[in-house]
Amino acid sequence: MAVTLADVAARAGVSPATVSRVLKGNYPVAEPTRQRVLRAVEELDYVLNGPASSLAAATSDLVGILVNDIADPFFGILAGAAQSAIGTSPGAGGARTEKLAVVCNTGGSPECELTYLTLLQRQRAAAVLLVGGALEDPAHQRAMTAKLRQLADGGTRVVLCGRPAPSRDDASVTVLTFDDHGGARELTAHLLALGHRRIGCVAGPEERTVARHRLAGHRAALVDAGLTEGVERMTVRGPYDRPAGYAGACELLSREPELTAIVAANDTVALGAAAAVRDRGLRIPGDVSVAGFCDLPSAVDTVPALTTVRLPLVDAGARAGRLAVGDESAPAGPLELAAELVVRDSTAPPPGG
Amino acid sequence: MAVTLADVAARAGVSPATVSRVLKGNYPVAEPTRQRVLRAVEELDYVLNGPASSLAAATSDLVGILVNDIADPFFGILAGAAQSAIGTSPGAGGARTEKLAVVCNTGGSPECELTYLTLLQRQRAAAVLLVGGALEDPAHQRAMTAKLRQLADGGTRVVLCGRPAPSRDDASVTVLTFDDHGGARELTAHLLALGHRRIGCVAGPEERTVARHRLAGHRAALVDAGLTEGVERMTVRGPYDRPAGYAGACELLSREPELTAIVAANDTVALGAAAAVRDRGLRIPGDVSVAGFCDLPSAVDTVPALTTVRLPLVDAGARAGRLAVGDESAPAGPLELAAELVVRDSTAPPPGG
DNA sequence: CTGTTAGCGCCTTCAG
DNA sequence: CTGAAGGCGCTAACAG
Repeated sequence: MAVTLADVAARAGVSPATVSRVLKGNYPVAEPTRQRVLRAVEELDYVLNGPASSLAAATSDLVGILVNDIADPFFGILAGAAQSAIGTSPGAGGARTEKLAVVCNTGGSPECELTYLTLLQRQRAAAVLLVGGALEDPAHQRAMTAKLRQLADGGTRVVLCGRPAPSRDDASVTVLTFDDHGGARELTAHLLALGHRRIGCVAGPEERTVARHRLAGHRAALVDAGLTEGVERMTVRGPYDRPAGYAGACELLSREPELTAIVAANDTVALGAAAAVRDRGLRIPGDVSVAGFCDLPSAVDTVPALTTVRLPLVDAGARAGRLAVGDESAPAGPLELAAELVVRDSTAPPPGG
Repeated sequence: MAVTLADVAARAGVSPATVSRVLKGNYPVAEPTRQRVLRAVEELDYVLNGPASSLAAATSDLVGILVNDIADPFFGILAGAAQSAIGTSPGAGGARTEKLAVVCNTGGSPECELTYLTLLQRQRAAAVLLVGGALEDPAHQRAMTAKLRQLADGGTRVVLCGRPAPSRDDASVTVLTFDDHGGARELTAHLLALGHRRIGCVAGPEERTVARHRLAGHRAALVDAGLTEGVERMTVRGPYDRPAGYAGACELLSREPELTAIVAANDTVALGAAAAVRDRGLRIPGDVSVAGFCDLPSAVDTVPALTTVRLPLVDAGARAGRLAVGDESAPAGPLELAAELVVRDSTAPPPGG
């Protein structure tokens, strides 16, 4: 059924070893021989047997990219950038490496995350890229630490993007994070500067790193301004989706009708919150300011255009991809990418401010 | 370095074959033996060597999902649904199949598409799922037909979701499509029923199946209404993104200032078009109606909420996933999923209509 | 139910 | 620069 290396060798009148060498391209072969082999490959429609190759070489060209939610553009953009950085990788020696960059959707589930890592480990993946926040459950973190170490010991490169290492001082993984704390702090500071004093927060899931960092940044700004009263009351939690934003804003508005601003866990949540605000007959930003986080492409298209914090997603993804294939050498320590406040039309001074 | 099946066998005091059998679970093994083996696996932290396994068995558990743009929620939703349908697959005999469902981002590039297929073919993938429209270039279609046949001949299941088969009567691939034509036709009919007579269209890329079908549906509705004049002039083309919608709407509005409605290639394009309309000082839907296609989750959050055509993305993805792993038997012929008109607030009768 | 025996297709020293 | 040979780790018949 399948044509093998040996068939090609026979056809080209050379040994299997020679065919292997021209295919890999990492070993000198006389040009005429090369041509002959290539032609034979053409004629026979030969395709390398990956499993056999990986078995013999004890490595594979698979690179796994794990994301929490593939339907969320945040992850899509990051993963897309990483994937194309990996695909266009020039390779170590100039020879194009045909890496198979694939993305795996964990749905944010820890079990799923571990399962995918094991599957990737089975395949002897060349690298694994974990994108986005992690669950802060001790048991899971322990399991992750162990698994990542196993992976690293097995020779697969591990890079984390947008999440901290599950355990300190683990030199085997390279880490790339966003300054979620700083970004959130700056955003809330902006609102405070406009004159807001009652700022609600629709935060993300309690047990997730990213959500915690953003909320902490928000609160740090509040503390900076001496506002410590009612903070807990003006915070609600929920998943990173639109309904959470809607429900969260409703809850906040009923708990605290005097609210003049709402910061959301991300742009999508902000959209939901904005809808809730509008449905209560309040204007944005006239009555209530609303702000997001991430600066997804759609943020500029909301009405009014969303004030948010821009995260360098494309840059981060590309960089993570390059780190994964070794095109870029790992930094000494964790690398933190800056977040930038983007003020648009959804925030303004409070009514009567 | 790596612990192998033989190590586990030695530890458990059984033969390698037995270990293999308990791991695969598809062969009777005495319970006590089973336990012993499982314990040895635990103790040794053994993980199966995928390449070796695939080589020996001549199959792998890899399932590739190819998408045109991973940052586009249309593909994200579809891919996510497929992936979870594959992951939760109960397997043929009740034993859980640990399929590794991965998504590959082609960026819409034909070369990339072919490259990924070859890579997947190398891995002897169990199935390949092609999601979204295809390029209608004869050379590429020929290449795809050949490649897909190779894949199918090699034993990998091929399913197309949202795209027609590259060549007719190819029984080796199973096809699942959306009724883009019917949906577009219904949408334009809705606009016509409201009284619109000058309807612009910001269509998708000319050479893509989906774009062609939607445009054809739109025009069919126009013909139904006896409106054939100026159709070409009221059509512009562009990629499936927001800037294309913005630019397209600007162009249409300057070509034909009397336009009272715009239908877009998809929801994202519609967002851009809406922004352009607003930026010209026109109101939606008061002066110009705007409609999208797909009904992405965000469509309901635009202001005004977008009239669009709903495509059953989750259902389609899940079904495609099940077809890919063989949980659902392939239909006799191509399966076409219905599209449903969703009327919201972005369409209304034309001014003075 | 369990052990034995051959490969699966390729890569990689080692000679020539 | 090219060929020969051994083995990567696992599975799949066969026996028993």
